[in-house]
Amino acid sequence: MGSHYTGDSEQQRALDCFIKLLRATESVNTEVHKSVYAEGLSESQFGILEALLHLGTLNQNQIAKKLLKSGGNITLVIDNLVKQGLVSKEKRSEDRRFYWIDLTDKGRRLIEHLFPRHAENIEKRMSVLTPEEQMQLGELCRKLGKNNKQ
Amino acid sequence: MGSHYTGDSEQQRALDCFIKLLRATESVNTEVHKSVYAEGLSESQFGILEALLHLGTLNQNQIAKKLLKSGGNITLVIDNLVKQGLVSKEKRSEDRRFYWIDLTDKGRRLIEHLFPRHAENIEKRMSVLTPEEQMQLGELCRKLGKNNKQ
DNA sequence: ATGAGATACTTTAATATTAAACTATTACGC
DNA sequence: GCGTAATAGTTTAATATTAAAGTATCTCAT
Repeated sequence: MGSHYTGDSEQQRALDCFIKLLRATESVNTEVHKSVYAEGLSESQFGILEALLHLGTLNQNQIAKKLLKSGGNITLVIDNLVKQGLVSKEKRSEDRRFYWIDLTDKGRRLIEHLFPRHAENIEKRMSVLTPEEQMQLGELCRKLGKNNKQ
Repeated sequence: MGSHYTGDSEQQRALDCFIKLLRATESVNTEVHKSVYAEGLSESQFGILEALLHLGTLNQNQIAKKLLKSGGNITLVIDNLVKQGLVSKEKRSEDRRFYWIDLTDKGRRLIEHLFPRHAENIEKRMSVLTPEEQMQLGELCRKLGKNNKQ
């Protein structure tokens, strides 16, 4: 009876875990993107080029959903990529609400050069963990990301 | 012989794990801060108020190191907090290079009200994982954050 | 004491990010 | 067909973020 454990220790464990998750993610993410920054690309710009490389032509709405960003944000990042001549942006006759975004030759060369290095960086950085630990971490993140509560 | 496994599968596991880590962290972090946004505070502003609550008076350099942000960033966020009357910023006679930052009464009331709710949010959100899973995740993140390689 | 270098902070220019209000185009129920 | 909804994208205002260059102050070796 009466042993309803409103424990601070439960909360403390959650806070600990949360802060470690934030810090580790920030650290890994920053390091992994170093070769991207070195090419004068921002993380967002790289994300869009990568999506276009792997998925082909996309409209801005599709890109926004894929990268979990707002529409206004995509408008701006795309326009900066257009200025750098890395992507093209054009309306077609079908549905005049859409802009279709695609890699230019220059953009394709850049992302085809960068992506393999990026993947190697991730592999190298994640190899601090054993393969088993990586599987474990992936599974915990999958479960955490789903948010069954609420 | 020759079974040096340069496997794509190793890389694929690392990429999978990495992307799940990013997504889960982003999801948890955004949700957890909802009550902060609802009070009209940004995440950065909240972070500074929280540091001041738990550590007392700090100078901007200490805050920058604590939150892993650039000095220029702290200057701006602090100035916005000053405008809102939530923190004070003053030079003292000792070493005139430092600005000392502290909570105002208004700031203290706000963060003392907000922090417990924030901690509850984290506890609730993290409880998607069992206590054992939280310990595991914390440990994996600790290991990952250290970056033994390189 | 003084001058070189370290330390704390600011400013600027660029990019990112969102919410909210806006324009343009299409879809659809009647 | 027409008016209302929905959809795609833009713009604006606010905040965040960094690197790099700049200012002010202090430290310390000579």
